[in-house]
Amino acid sequence: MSDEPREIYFHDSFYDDRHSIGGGGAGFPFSSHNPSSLYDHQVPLMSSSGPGFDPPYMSFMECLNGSGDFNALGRAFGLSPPGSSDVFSPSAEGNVKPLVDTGDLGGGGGPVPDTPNSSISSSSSEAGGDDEGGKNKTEQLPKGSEDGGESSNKKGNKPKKKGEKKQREPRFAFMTKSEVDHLEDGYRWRKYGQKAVKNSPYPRSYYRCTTQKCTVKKRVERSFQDPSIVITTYEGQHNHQIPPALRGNAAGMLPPPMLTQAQMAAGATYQHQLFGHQMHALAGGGGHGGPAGGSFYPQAFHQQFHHHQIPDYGLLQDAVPPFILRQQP
DNA sequence: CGCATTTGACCGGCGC
DNA sequence: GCGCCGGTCAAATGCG
Repeated sequence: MSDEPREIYFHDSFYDDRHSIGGGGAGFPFSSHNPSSLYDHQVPLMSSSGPGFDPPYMSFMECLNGSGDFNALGRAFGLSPPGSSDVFSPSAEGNVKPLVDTGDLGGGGGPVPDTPNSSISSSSSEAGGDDEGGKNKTEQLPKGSEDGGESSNKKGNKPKKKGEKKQREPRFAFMTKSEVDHLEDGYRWRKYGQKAVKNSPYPRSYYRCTTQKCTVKKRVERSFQDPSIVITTYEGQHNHQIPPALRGNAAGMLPPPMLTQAQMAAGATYQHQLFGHQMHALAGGGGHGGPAGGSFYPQAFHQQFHHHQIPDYGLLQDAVPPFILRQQP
């Protein structure tokens, strides 16, 4: 896009998402590839005391419950009002910056100290429909299949194009200090692409949930400003539970499947509060109303932060709240 | 043998 | 209208 390096910005805001977000969700616990190591260092993201947190790890839901009212939180972010969601204003802490506008996520505009690189969310195409629909180019040239009919498939396939742009699923990003790029979150992912990121020496990897019919995707990249930080962006909602095989690990910490948007919003807040400087996640909008049965996707993360502190990064993205894992030693 | 990753190319949107 | 860039596909390859 543009030329200048922008930090993370999201261009889409939450509103888009609202429609899609549903209510329930599967959670995303995180662990890293090496469970042991990660867990060891899991960090207490919460240094603070938030409205109710004491335990070091908890599920998003629990957090919510503990605090009791997400609405409040949501409001803090300005999320609640369905109609209005636009941006969130950071709540009090101020640590997080509104992603939306700014660009500042990271650092603020100009100065962006921190993450200029990542443009996590791109504005472009995006998901287009994410998933298959999006582009579907299906076979590209090799096949040469072009033939007439196909051509439509290649590009024409996409339903959108005309009136509507691609609708994008709610996205949520967060930064994690970790040695591993791909944090284990309990779900199985298949890498389907990797691209060099402009202004960053580190590539961005694209993953898709391997569960059938689940269209959740995630992008993982490192901040070039601080290589120890991994920026993970989730897009979409899981419509299934975490695979049993993985449950042993991460699943233990799985959060209950349903979250409301409000909760999600709250989650963001929590994270915000909890992590304070260490992590920032921005959520966007949260959808408001989605089908109840749907699941939102969760985010969790964990990281090895032992020593470092994350600078004030702002994170971006629209939508979903993060989960904090609960883990027991 | 099956599955996941790698990698090059294409598509489509956006900015200029 | 052109070029840039993000995102995705799919064949090839590697690994368990």
